[in-house]
Amino acid sequence: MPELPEVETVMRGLAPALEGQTIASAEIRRPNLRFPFPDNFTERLTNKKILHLERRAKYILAYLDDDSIWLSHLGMTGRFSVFVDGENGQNLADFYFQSGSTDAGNGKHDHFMITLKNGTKVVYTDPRRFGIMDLFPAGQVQSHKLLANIGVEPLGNGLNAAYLAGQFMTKKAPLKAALLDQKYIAGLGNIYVCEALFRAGLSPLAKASTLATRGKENQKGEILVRKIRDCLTEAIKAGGSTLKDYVGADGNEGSFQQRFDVYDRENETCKNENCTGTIKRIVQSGRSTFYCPKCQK
DNA sequence: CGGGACTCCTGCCAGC
DNA sequence: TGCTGGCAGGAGTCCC
Repeated sequence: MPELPEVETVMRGLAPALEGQTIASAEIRRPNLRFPFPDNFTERLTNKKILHLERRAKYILAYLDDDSIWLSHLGMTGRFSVFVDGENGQNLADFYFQSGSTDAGNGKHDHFMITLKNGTKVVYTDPRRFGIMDLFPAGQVQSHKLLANIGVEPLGNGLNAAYLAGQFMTKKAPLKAALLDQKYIAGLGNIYVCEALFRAGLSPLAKASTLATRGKENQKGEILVRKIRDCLTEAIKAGGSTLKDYVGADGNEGSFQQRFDVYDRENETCKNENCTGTIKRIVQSGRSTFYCPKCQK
């Protein structure tokens, strides 16, 4: 699921359940996800109060009252589910409806869970285990290995045409690859890069340096920045995008997937008015790119 | 050094 | 049906 809008949605769902609450106990069901869980992870979480949650790039950061940060990354298939007060699962934090408190945390891929002092359980489920958890001093948030080289937030002031021009000045890689690279812009993933490029009318195959027009007005950069922001903002408003492996309808699932212009629309007609093109799927650095060859130049 | 291929892992689906 | 290959929202690491 998780690109920026999905992680943002998860974080916003988790925040009201977690903030201000104290962790009574934590449990891991296996030694690792993508990396080993940190040493003494569960012990170090126990009795800590969660002060507030933040999203940075695709990471969720939980600030604890001992000046440490509990970091989570959902990888490809990670999700959090919140089970309030031992009763039926309340779908506060993801798009996946779970009911029946007896099953909370007992699924095949439920690898980690915490129980709060108020009885709420939060379960982390991740079939492919590409997710990440870490726990480190808050003072290291800038220097942390996973966070140190991350680029600007696309919804913040840091992203603008001049920034892109500067970063991509000498880049020969395709625009698609550059936009996916988290060291330039933090939080874009395969879906939203495809969608933003379509809206901007830019080819994913163009060299990234296309956006580095020196001396002239950076029209392409301006448009792309605006379209990136539009896509992300709309997707967050829609609760993100929910693809496969989503069960049931309870009102909290994301719906932005219904508005994809190009993603997963191979061989379908271009949605641009006045364009008779057909959406094409190509592979760039091992990942699918969907675009309209006719109106993306 | 930049850029791309490879890698981790499980599940699902199309095609035979 | 059952098997096989390809593909999936990420991103660190390795190799040229």
